[in-house]
Amino acid sequence: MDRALVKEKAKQRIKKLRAEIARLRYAYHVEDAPDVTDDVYDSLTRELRSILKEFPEFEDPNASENRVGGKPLDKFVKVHHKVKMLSLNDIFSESELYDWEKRINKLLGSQASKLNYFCEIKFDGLAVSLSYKRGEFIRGATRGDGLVGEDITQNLKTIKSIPLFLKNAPEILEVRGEAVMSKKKLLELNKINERENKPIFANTRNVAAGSLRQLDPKQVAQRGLDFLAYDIAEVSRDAGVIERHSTEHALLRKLGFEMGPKEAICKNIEEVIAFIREFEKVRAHFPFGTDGIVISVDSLKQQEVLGAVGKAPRYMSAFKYPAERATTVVKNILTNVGRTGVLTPLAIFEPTLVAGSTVSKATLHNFDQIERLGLRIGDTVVIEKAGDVIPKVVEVLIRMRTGKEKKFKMPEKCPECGGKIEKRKLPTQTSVAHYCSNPKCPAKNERFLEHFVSVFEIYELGPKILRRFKDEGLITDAADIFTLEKSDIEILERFGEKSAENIIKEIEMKKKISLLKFLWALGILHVGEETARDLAVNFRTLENLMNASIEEINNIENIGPAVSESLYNFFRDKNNLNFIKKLERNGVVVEKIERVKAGKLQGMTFVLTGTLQEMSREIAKDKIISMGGKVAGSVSKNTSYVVAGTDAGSKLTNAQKLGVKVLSEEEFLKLL
DNA sequence: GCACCTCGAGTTCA
DNA sequence: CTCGAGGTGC
Repeated sequence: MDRALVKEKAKQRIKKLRAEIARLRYAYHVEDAPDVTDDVYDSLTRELRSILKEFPEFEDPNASENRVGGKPLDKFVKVHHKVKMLSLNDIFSESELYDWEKRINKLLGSQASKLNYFCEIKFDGLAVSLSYKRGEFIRGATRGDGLVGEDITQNLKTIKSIPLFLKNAPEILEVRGEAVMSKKKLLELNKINERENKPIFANTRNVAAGSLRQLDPKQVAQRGLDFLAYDIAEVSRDAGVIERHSTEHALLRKLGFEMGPKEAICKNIEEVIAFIREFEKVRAHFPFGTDGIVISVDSLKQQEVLGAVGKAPRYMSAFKYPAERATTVVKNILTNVGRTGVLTPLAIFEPTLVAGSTVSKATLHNFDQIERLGLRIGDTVVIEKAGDVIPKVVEVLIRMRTGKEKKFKMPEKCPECGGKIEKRKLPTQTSVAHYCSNPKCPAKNERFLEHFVSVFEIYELGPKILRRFKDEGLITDAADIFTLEKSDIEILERFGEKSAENIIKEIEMKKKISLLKFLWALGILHVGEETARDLAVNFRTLENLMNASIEEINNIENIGPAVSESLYNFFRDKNNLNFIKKLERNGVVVEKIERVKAGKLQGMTFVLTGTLQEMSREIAKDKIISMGGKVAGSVSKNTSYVVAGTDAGSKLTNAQKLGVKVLSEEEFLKLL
């Protein structure tokens, strides 16, 4: 047969196979879709590959058969983002927009005259980061906490709008964007799920996020997600000079990424507002879910000048359209008791659908909040979901009142134990919150138990099981957990030998605990994870901390009078000391923070001030501690050295006043 | 003494 | 996510 004819036939067949494979992968939700079995899928790809071997000229790196290779994974691998994935500050009104502009102008000073804004649509999906090397898609990751995400490369490869190979791409490229599902796809998916009695998804974001966290890429492929690029996090020089965010957009588009269809450069806030209002008109009919407009300072140089505060950049904000709201009736207001004894009022609603899920209660935070809202039981209220998740009472519709509404009275006694209610937690100060003052309050103790096991990471013991053990008399306090025996548990109804064994094994494994977690688990007033870390790092052993004076504790950075007093008092309370002793007796081992043998800085206390050139203050602190020294927040006569970087402040003056030795950064580095 | 940020604690639904 | 409150720097 004529070679050209064979080739033409192969081409046709390849086309057909690719279409079929794509159909299986992406269109399983179409009415008459056949059952997608691995057999069918594998035989199609096998045939395709064998033809391609013969006619390699038809290879197409972006074709459907190259989009799934991955087997289901056991778990995702962590990925450190080279460039932090930021979150944005929200703006809800025009006046907040002007405030933002004012702040930017102030920070930019004379440079502010050439200020342009870039507006683009904010899609509601899952933020992901894609890494390309010489044009090849090598890795994709979720945002995670911004610093560390999860490697979901296999799943992202199944998304058609993510190019696997880029033409004329720079050496290195990291693209940020949103993985999304179209509203239409969601409808189709829900139709099928409804028929098959599977769960209905509330919104496109949930499906996009949920799908990508699936361990099996084949499942992901069937969901038909899309990717919309919006930013370049890193690009090698060979891409040319990029000075503006709008140029990044142009480059991404040129490289073949799918992008949001509406964007604009605005010369001032008025133009930004016009853009926002313009899009608001078409938002509801838009194919993808959106929750606002991202506005950034276009010039990358100006972006750098503006920098970031905390987790959010100052040069970029998200204008959020008002969240979907609903009205409902407050049937009752209950009062919860937390582990600290704080009473939190909880509004119980007539169950109502808001933004895709049925809401039946919302926290009211405290009693001042109820006053502010003017809320009474029986009132009709407007609710929304903050961040589309947490229900919140926005306002009371006074005009809906019938006169039968009842004012909510703060309970005078703890609803759980009848204990006395106080408006203070320390003898010296009053607070907005109300507290149950009974140290033996069962609700308090139960919440504490839950907190304790969760910090100890004893996952087998959930709230229900803890409660059961308590009711059965197996435990009276948290320390009793560590002396439980298999025989205690397996005789209980609905517990078997196996589950009893699992629980005991888990507890045994968690008896060794770091000082940080131990301190956190104790539930000391004002001591959470971060403060516990500061304490652990500075004192290294439980004993050191227990013997420390108020001043010694107070001297630690980020710890002030309230926290040091609370700690000092905690370790002087007989009950607390007995509890710690009991824990140790029952086998809990608190691991010391390793003392580095060098210990060159043993017994020395440093105070850092100003900006260091060689390393951040955070790193310098770690170094000092790893060498046996301490780092304090303020200068006192106990301070060995004050390390002064550039622009040192009052701490330096203080050091001179107290005659404490001051080190330049250079001298400090020599010490190490 | 105030503005700012960070932390702690309690929280919803699927 | 929200609120209150503590810590820090000016």
